[in-house]
Amino acid sequence: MEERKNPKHCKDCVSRLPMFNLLNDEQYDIVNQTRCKVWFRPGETIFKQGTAMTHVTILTEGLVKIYLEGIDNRNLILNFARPISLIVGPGFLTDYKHHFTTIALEETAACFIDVNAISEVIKQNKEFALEMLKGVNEHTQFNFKRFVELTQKGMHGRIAEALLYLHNDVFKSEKTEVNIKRQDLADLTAMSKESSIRILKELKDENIISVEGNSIILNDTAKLAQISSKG
Amino acid sequence: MEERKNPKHCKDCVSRLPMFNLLNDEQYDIVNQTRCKVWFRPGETIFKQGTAMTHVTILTEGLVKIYLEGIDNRNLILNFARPISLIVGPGFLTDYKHHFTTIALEETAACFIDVNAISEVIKQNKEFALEMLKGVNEHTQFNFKRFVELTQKGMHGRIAEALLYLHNDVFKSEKTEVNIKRQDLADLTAMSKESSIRILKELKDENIISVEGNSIILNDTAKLAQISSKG
DNA sequence: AAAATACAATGATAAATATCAATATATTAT
DNA sequence: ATAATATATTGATATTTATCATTGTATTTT
Repeated sequence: MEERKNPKHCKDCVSRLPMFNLLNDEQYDIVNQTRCKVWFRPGETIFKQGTAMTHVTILTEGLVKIYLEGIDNRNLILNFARPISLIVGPGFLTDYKHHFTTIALEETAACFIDVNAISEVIKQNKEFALEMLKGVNEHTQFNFKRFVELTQKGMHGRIAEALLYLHNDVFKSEKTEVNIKRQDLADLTAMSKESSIRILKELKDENIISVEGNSIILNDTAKLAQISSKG
Repeated sequence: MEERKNPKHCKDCVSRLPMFNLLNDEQYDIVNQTRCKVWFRPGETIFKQGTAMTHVTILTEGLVKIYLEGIDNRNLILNFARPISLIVGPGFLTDYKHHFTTIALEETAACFIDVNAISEVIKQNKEFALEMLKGVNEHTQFNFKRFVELTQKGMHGRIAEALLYLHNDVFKSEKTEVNIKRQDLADLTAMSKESSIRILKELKDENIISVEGNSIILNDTAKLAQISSKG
């Protein structure tokens, strides 16, 4: 694992979020005082739904899965997050509990900042407050889109959409290759694992994708987009 | 229709939200300058998804339906709102568009406040800003709950849950009576109209509910709660 | 009141999706 | 490497849910 130097101060951190540039020195100090950075191995839980939300999380390295723990041990994946992302759930300013679980899928680094420090900075800095609200609203837009997809599209459309999401927003490489476990694909598309496997097989049989282990290659993203919109 | 006097100033309005008590006189003036109050008849659209979000809406009288316009003319009802509610969609501070449609179900009054006035007040008043963010987070919690329900529960559970929601949060009377069109019940539970009718019939046959026209009487809320959790 | 329109209900059927069981394949730990 | 464990795949089947067509019942408009 690549060794990253833990910077003396948030102000100098190469992994800081654009919105943190809005802070002045004093506000940076408030944030910096309580911050701590932790590395997680793949599969490790960063925080779990139901526990107290004492910190907000900034993902600085790696890849995480964010999901709702639902009924009968079924999960619903809200999204995957890549650096650099601020992870603040809806427990902030309300019940101060985590409303979703976050686990690392790759070697992942996260910085934790005390929620009180964040509240204080929001109070001191109007622009930061607006950015915070803006971020939450962007998430809500994303969730609305998924709300419609998961309740109104058939399985083919949902899988196609999920593959494009993974390609465009999560793996983002020139190679049209995404990497996901079948159960995770099922939890992302609100279907059974077996169904997700079957849809993948159909897409493979039509040469729209190729499958090699956990790696899925999108051969025809245009066709996938079509399946997603019609399917 | 009952005549309501349009107060000279928001500050004196009997229908103002608790969070507006945080404002000082100057901030009240900012809000008051642009406000305008409009009455809507049942069925009228208050604002429509996709249009520019120039104002935030405060529901002061009546009942509204808030829904996502989805695929192939299918709708997904997010929630019903009763006075006094602040309606600010996720377009605020982002693309300034409406991301859902709101229509009146009863005679409804709404006050409109310019988004720029709200932004200004948020900047000037920390506590107001925090309340705003808190409100959005509460909505997100509600949406997460529904996300799981709609994707993980069967039709019986979803209908039972919807009836309890209508009773507890929307109609709130001592009488366990709720009033909803079958298509709306379907749009609220993400199923076809025919399926919603069939589930209602089953519940009626088991005497868990009684049906008289659009009026549904919940005879056994305990049983509904049980169906909702297990169903 | 009659006509027009919207909404509700029902049955028959088809389509979508989940479940269960079994086997295969990969991955990790010893 | 071998065993143990986790994940993937497949087939058969049952369940869930939607669609279509039709009829009934309200509600509104003329």
